[in-house]
Amino acid sequence: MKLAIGLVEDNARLVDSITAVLGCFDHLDLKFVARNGEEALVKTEVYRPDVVLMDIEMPVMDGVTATRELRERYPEIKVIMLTVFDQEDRIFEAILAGANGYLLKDERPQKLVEALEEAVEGGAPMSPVIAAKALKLLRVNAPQPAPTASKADNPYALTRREWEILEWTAKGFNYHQVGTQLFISPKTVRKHIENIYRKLEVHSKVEAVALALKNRWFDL
Amino acid sequence: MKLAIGLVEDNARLVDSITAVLGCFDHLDLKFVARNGEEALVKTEVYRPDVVLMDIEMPVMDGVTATRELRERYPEIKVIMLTVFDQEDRIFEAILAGANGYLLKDERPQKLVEALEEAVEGGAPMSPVIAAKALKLLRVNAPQPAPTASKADNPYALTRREWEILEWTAKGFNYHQVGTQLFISPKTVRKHIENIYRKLEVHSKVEAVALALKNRWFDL
DNA sequence: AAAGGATTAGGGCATTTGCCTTATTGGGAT
DNA sequence: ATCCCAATAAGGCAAATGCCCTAATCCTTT
Repeated sequence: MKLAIGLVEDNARLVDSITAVLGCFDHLDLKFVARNGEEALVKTEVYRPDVVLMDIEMPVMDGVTATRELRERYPEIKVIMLTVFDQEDRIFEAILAGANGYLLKDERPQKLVEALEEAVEGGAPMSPVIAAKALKLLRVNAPQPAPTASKADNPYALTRREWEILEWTAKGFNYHQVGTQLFISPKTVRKHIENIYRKLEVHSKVEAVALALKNRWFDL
Repeated sequence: MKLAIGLVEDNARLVDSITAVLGCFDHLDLKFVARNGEEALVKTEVYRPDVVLMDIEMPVMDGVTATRELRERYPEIKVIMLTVFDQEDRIFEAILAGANGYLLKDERPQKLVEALEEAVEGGAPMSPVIAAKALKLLRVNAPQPAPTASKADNPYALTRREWEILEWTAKGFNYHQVGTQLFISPKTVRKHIENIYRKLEVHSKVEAVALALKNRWFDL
C-alpha cells in the first residue's frame, strides 16, 4: 500500500530536496506540490493524499490557516507541519489548528520518512526540540496543586468543606442555593465563605472564584 | 564525551535487553541499574548520570514520584520515561513531574539511543503514540475562541468595551473601581454588565467571570 | 483533660448588586 | 438621510453580599 503525499512549500530549493528524498522510497507517492495554502486546498480536493507536509510561512494563505481548513474538510488526512523556526506561539497555533506532527525542516531524510509512516498510523511525530516546547506549554497550562491543610500549616489552606462551598459558589449559586445543595443553613454558608476570604486573602466571590479557576484548583 | 546513563527498571528481562543495546555504543556509559524509585535516588546521588531511563510501574516508589524527586534535586539531569502502557493520565502526571521524554518500551534500539542524545541536547524525545496523546491534552486545555461580533451575528457576542468591563470585573473590581479604571461612571459600568449578562445568559458576576475563565477567553 | 480547629447557626448593618426604566450622543450601515 | 447599536449616564428598589458579632457541637491533637 503506497502512501499518497502532498507537499505544500513556497521555497523551490526545499521542494526539490524533499522531492528528491521522497523519490528514494518506493512506498511513497508524491501526488502534488502546492506553493501556498490556497493551492494546497484545491490540490488536496483533487488528489486526496494520505499525508500533507505543510510549510508554516507562506504567502496568500499560511500553513496554520490551511491546516485548519484541511482538518475541517478532511478529518482523515494527516498534516505534518514543517518549519525552520520554532516559535512557541506558532507551534501552539498549529497544534490547535489540528496538525498531526511538527518537524524542523533540517530533519534528516530518514526521520522525515518515518514521520510520514507514523502519522498515518495515528501517531504524532515531532522533532524533539518542538516536543520540548509542547511539553512546556502543557506544564504552564497545568492545574496548580491546590493548597491543602496537609501542607505545613500555611494559613492559605482550605478545609474540605470550604472547597465544597467554593465549588458550588463558582457554579453561580448564592448562599441560599449552596445551603440547599449541602443541606445546611445559608448563614453557615456565609460563615464558610468569610473564612475562605480570610484564607485566600480576597474580599469577594468574584475574586475567590477567579483565583481558584486561574490556578485550576478545580474544574467547573 | 561519553554519556553517563542510569537505568531504573524492575523487570530483569528488560534490564538485560536495554543493557545489551546500550553496550553496543561506545559513547554510552551505563553507570547503574536500579530496581525501584528509592534505589534510583540513592544511586543517582552517587553516580550523577546525564540521563536516567525511568520505568513508570515499579514497587516501593513509582517512576513518576522518583522523577519528581530527581527534578527537584538535580534539575540538570534528564529523565526519560519508559512504559508499556500509554494511559493518558500517567503521561500527564509524568510530564508535570518533569520528565524530559517519553518512550514506549518496544521502541527500536536506534530510537532509544537517539532519544538519549536528544534529551541531553535539551529536546524532548517522544514516541509518536505518546506525542499524539500529549497533543490531545494540549487541545482540551486550550483557550476557546471567544465569541466576537464578527462571527455570524450570534447574540452571544460581546463588544470590545464589554470585554474590557468583564476583564476588570474578573480582577475583582466593583462597579465604582472599574469605572475609575476606565474613566466612566459606575452607572455605565452597571449598564454594560447588565448587557453582558443578557448576552452570556447569566445572572451574576460570578457566573460571568467563571464562564469566561472556564473557556479561557482571557487570562488574569 | 485541655486546647484548638471544623462545622454548624444566628443577628445586625452598610454596601453592592441585579434588574427595571429612561435618555443623549456618536458612528457605521443601508 | 435614516436607522440601529454602542457607549454614555441616571434613578429606584429589592435582594444579595461583605463584614462585624456570638455560640454550640464535635473531633483531633497535645
